This record gives sequence, C-alpha cells and structure tokens, in this order.
Amino acid sequence: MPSTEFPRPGVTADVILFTLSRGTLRVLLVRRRNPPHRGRWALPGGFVEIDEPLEDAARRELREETGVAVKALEQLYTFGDPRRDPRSRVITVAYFALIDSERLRLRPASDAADASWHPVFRLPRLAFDHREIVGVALRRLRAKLAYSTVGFHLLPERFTLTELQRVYEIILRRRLDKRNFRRSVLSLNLLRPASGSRKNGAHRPARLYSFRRSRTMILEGQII
Amino acid sequence: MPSTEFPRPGVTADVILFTLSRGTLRVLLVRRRNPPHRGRWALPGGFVEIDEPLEDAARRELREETGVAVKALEQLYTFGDPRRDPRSRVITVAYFALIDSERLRLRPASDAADASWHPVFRLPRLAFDHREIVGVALRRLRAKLAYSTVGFHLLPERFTLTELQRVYEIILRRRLDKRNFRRSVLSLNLLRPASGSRKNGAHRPARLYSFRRSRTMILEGQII
DNA sequence: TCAAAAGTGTTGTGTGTACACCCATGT
DNA sequence: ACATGGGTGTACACACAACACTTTTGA
Repeated sequence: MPSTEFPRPGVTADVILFTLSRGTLRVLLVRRRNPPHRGRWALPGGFVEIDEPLEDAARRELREETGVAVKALEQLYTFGDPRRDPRSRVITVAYFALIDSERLRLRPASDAADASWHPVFRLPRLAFDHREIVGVALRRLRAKLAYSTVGFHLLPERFTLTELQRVYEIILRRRLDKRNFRRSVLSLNLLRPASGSRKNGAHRPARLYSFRRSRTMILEGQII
Repeated sequence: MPSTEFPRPGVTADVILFTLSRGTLRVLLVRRRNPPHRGRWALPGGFVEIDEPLEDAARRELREETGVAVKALEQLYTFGDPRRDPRSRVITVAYFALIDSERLRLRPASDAADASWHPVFRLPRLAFDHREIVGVALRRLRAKLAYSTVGFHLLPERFTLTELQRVYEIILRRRLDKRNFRRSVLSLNLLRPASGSRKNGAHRPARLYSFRRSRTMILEGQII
C-alpha cells in the first residue's frame, strides 16, 4: 500500500460556528494572514495532525484561531474538489456547531489576524469554497431545527419562550404563530420553568425556562 | 503552509453498496488479498488519487474491485480515527449507494481475490472499522426511507407494489399494512402504471409500475 | 373448487394550523 | 391611562393507523 510512493492530499478540518446575536444568525470567520487569499475572511480551521482525531483537530483549530471553546461538534460534510485550494490538493472535513449568545467572546490568536462574527445572510467574500460550505451548513441547520432541539443551544442557560421563538424565526426566516409555537415546544417536555423572570421594558415580565439536559440525548438522533 | 514538512494522512474512499436479493438486504464486500487483514472481508475502496474528486475515487474503486458501475453515490461520513488502520493514519470518506436486484452481476477484478454480497444482518468479521461503517450506512438508509424515495432504487425498472412494500419491510424490519402502504405510495404520484403484469404463481397477477424519474429530483433533498 | 396473492374504503385518532383577546408591568 | 410584549383556548383540515372482504388466476 502506498505510504510514500504516491503524493497524498492534505487534510484539514474547518469549523462553521453559528451564533445568534443582535437579531441575526452569524458565523465566525477569521481573516487570513497568509496566502492564498491573504486578507480574506475564512472559516477557522487547519491541517489535521498525523495522530489527531478529526474532531479534535476541528476543536483545536477553532480554539487556537478564535479562542472559542465549544462543547459538541457535528461532522457536516467532506469537501474534496481537487481545485478547491489553488496551492495543492487539500481535502477538508467540515464540522458545525452552535454557541449561545453569552459565550461568544473572542480571543483572536496567532494564526488569525482577526476573528469576528458575520451575518450569514450578508457574508463578505470568503476564501476557498468556504461560502459553499457555509451554505451547506445553513441547510443542515434548518433541517435539524425541525426534528431536533438544536435551536435551544443558541440560547443561554435560561431564556424566555419568546426568545426561543425568535431563534426559530430568524433561522427559518418566517414568522411563527405564538400560541402554536408555545404549545408545541412545551409539549415536548424538554423545558423546565426556571426561577425568576425577565423584565424587558414597560410590560409584563416573561417567565424563564431552562433546558432539561437529561432528555436531550434521547430525543435527538444526533446530539449537538 | 505544510506541503512536505509534516507527515500527511492517507485518504481513501470506501463504498457501501446495498442491494436486495433473495429476501434480504445485502452489502457488497471484497476479500482482501493483502495485509493488513488479509483474507478478511472489507468494503470496496482505496486511495484517492491526487487530482481525483472524492466521489470519482469511490466510483472507480468500486468498479475496479467488483465490476459494478453505479449511478449515484451519496457521501455518508468521514471516518478518521487515528488507529483505524494499523499501518498508518488513513482517513476514509465513505459513500453509499443502492443498486437494483437485476444489475448485481459481479466481475471480480485485480485488487480483490473475491467479491460477493453479504446479508447486512449476518455479516462476517470485517477488516478495519468497516462493520461500524456499515452500521452507520444502515441507519442512514432507514432514515432516508421515511422522507425520500431511496427504496425505489432497489428495484428494477418495473416492479409490483407488493415488491416495493417488501423493500420497505425488509429494511425497516417490520410489517406494513398493505392498504395504507399502497395508498400512501400512490398518493406521491411518483409511480406510473407500466405495461404488463407479473404472473407469479397460482394467483392473480400483479400490476406493474415504474418510477417517474422526472419527479425524483424535486422531492428528495438529496438524490440517490 | 381451492389455494394464494392482488386489490380495494371507511372510521377514529392525533397533529398542525388558523385565529383574538386579556394580563401584568413601566412610564 | 396607555403602550408594550406576555400569556392563553378552540375549531377545522389533514395525515396516519387500524381493520376484512372480494377478485383473479393456476393447479
């Protein structure tokens, strides 16, 4: 079997990290400091080490380049077009993850000149095929909203039902009926009323809820 | 960026090809002629060439090792455990596909001493992590049965509704109600009554149907 | 005429959707 | 007292599940 005889493609792991902030769905990008595409925005990611699991590589690159530590990563897809990197053949295994709006502090690090959150629906020009990758991730996120509890993970520990509804509305880009939304989400028995309430202006304060972690695993085919 | 400085993992493409024959769901395996795991059954697959798209590699390896030509392949998952290959780090991108029961003639070729169809629910010991890979593929196949028309592709051009129902029953491993099955499948408007009927013993012959290819693409999120 | 699979409708149950008003609070 | 978002129930349409008998053929 070929070990050194044949040239091998490079293998990288990239991360599409979504969050929700200031009313829109955002994705974490880093500005490239090196060619190719120097100065362009790109997904955090980099080469997989020789004895490193793929998911570990994704997590490590994310942390190194942005300072963000994430719990669960889900493998999204592997992109292997021979020309996706102009230098040489590079195959990338893409992972996606969500982070709640309170943990999105960034610490730009050595590999990236800059890291910041960009609205998914108004992305700048991205390096490589990263725009396509974000598109695939967005489709997957929307699909998962329907049959899993991904949406819950974009919110902090305690949240109101209206906040949860906004998450769904923003990602799906359509309005949902308040009564139906509340009924259906409560009927899952995944939420537990939490202590306290949120005052948010000159109106009745909203009840806070938190997410029952115990039930999560069972109900989702895959966890995120 | 590292091109030759750092050791690179090998990248392979493997194929899980399902068919239905003699009343059971089967997967195509080849017997390994070389170490490691010489003599064990394995999924068809092999190294991706440096300028070759991943899916092309999967298709090529399948053809070379088994003589089977397949239309559509769907990327399943990328397996990258650092120890999955005892020789060295090898990452494999797995593809899965279905083939109808009339096209499953095999032509064992150079890379494989032997190629044959094995019942999914009674697999022999497999090389590497291939049993796990088959498990993942089977879960995906079952999931897709619910929301897509994958099942149709396990049948030849023309088939009876009872045959189609058997496909679903075998993969899902449970009995379905004949009337409900027929109603729901016909209501999709994906089938066209085909000429002729199938006589199959001392009883009334069954109406033949064929699959309207035109509608397929629209209704499935992914095509297979 | 018998055996064996093909073919065919109705009813109840649950799920999703549409829709409008009162409640609690801050200013 | 008024503006603002929080909170609640009902009715209808539709999808899904359960269920049994007649038809057509070959032997």
